[in-house]
Amino acid sequence: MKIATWNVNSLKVRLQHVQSWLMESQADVLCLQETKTEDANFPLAELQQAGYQVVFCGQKTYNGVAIISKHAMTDVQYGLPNFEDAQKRVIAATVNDVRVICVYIPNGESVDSDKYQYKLAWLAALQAWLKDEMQRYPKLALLGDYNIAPEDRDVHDPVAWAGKVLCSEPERAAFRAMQQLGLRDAFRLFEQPEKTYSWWDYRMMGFRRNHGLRIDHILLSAAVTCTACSIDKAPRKLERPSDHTPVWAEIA
DNA sequence: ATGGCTTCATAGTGAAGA
Repeated sequence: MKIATWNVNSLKVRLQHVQSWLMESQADVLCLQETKTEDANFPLAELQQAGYQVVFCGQKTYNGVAIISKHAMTDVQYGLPNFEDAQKRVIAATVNDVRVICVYIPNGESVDSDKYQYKLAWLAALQAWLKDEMQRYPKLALLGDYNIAPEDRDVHDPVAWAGKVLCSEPERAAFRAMQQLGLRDAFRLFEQPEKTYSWWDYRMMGFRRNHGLRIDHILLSAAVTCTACSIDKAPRKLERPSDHTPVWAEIA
């Protein structure tokens, strides 16, 4: 089963890119973040006509998550059960025997902002919930925009980014804490090209200069066998791209 | 240079993203 994650930065703007990528990649499951779409306006019919099932949870202007799947989805969960949050950042469903959790972890803005404190509190709640969820579902995949570059090798300029939001030690500690629950970074299970990123700044020709960060991830529990994981840069080269590009993994 | 670019929103000297 091929699973993937993509922060599309508005599903309305990127629907054609998503449909094309589903066709080309033949992904079974695609987790989306930043749909920026209220549920009433979600392009459900277009995706269903293409043969997919979809669950989604959105709001106007900001955030919003969805799971697109070739297979039936059950036990759909909306939001973190242990964290009151007006922001639509989590949706989970069981596909075959795998618990698929789609997350849009808060950005945090900067380490001295209130939004950073919200991010750390949010991560603590996610950690607590994951601990339960992993007991319930031995086969678990956590996919999404983590807004965390786990290590310096995931950052184009580690000196410039040192201590900054997305790279700060508390954020990286939260990422390691998820690994310590038994979740493995699928991307790092394989030999990968140097300087591979999943996001590039729209400004200053970030993509052309490969000024990027690897902040979109797929974490897998030990019971999930993974045979491949890669970041597909092709959609970032399209006209009017999202600033993120898809990350996918082949699992069994 | 607290910018740059893109989105949604509104008509803001905008907000938020990363």
